[in-house]
Amino acid sequence: MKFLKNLSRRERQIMDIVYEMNEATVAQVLELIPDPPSYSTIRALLRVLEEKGHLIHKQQGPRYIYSPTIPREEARQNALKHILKTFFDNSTEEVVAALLNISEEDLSEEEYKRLTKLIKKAQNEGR
Amino acid sequence: MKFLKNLSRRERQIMDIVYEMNEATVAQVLELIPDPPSYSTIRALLRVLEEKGHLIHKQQGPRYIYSPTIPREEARQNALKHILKTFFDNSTEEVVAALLNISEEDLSEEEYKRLTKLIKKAQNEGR
DNA sequence: TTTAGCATGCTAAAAAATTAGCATATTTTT
DNA sequence: AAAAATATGCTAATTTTTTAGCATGCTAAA
Repeated sequence: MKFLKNLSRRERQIMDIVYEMNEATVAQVLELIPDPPSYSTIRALLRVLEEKGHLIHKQQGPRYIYSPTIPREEARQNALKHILKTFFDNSTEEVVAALLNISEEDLSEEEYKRLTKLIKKAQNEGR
Repeated sequence: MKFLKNLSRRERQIMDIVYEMNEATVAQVLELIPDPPSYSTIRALLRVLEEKGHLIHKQQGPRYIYSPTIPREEARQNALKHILKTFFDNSTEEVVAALLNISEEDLSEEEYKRLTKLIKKAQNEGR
């Protein structure tokens, strides 16, 4: 499903916001989008994204609430796979290394333990 | 540096290819790009990307070889940060979990060990 | 219940991206 | 050395994206 990959710049910005929020109204998107255009514009883009099948909306009171049609879980897997391939030569190890590098400052002892546990668990289950 | 984020669809596809290959010629991009347009088109896009400062080229024999101006290391960090924020609520742990999930099949005992070692190392160094 | 505040529907113009083609130079092959 | 193949330089047209504005309906407050 090479779905999210054919988005235009604005469409991508909006999808990112919706995924980050899980769901979002026009006003919320407007608030979070970089170099925000007009309210009208956001609405138009959301409409297009819905037409293309990336979003659906439900009505809540007077306004629309948009959410992704592809579940977050699936989208995040795809995103991960994509950068694995593009930037990390499909090396899980390198990603973990980069990850530890990014968060170095804010990882607690607790979190290290949980990470180790995660790996051990996968190791045992995984065969 | 919100640089890679303002790329258009085709520009993004091309940058992905160049990052994956580390460097690429017009022909290589043409070969790897999805729904490939004409040779001319690829050249035009590469030219634009160079104008915008995303790529540089050197000449090798008769042809140009393009490579990213932003080093891979830096680009991959940014990419990771971005999906961390967008899809994983900035949780390192969740990314690792998803990662283990993706690769489950193909991870060897060796690799699990190396992963554990990586974490232990960060834990000790990390302060 | 009238008014003000938001919301959406729809339409159309402006800007940006995408595309291809012709002219020309340089290698490489014959 | 001539011909064929492969490159790039430039230019221009088409298509897509991005943008805003006007009309209209619903909610809530005065």
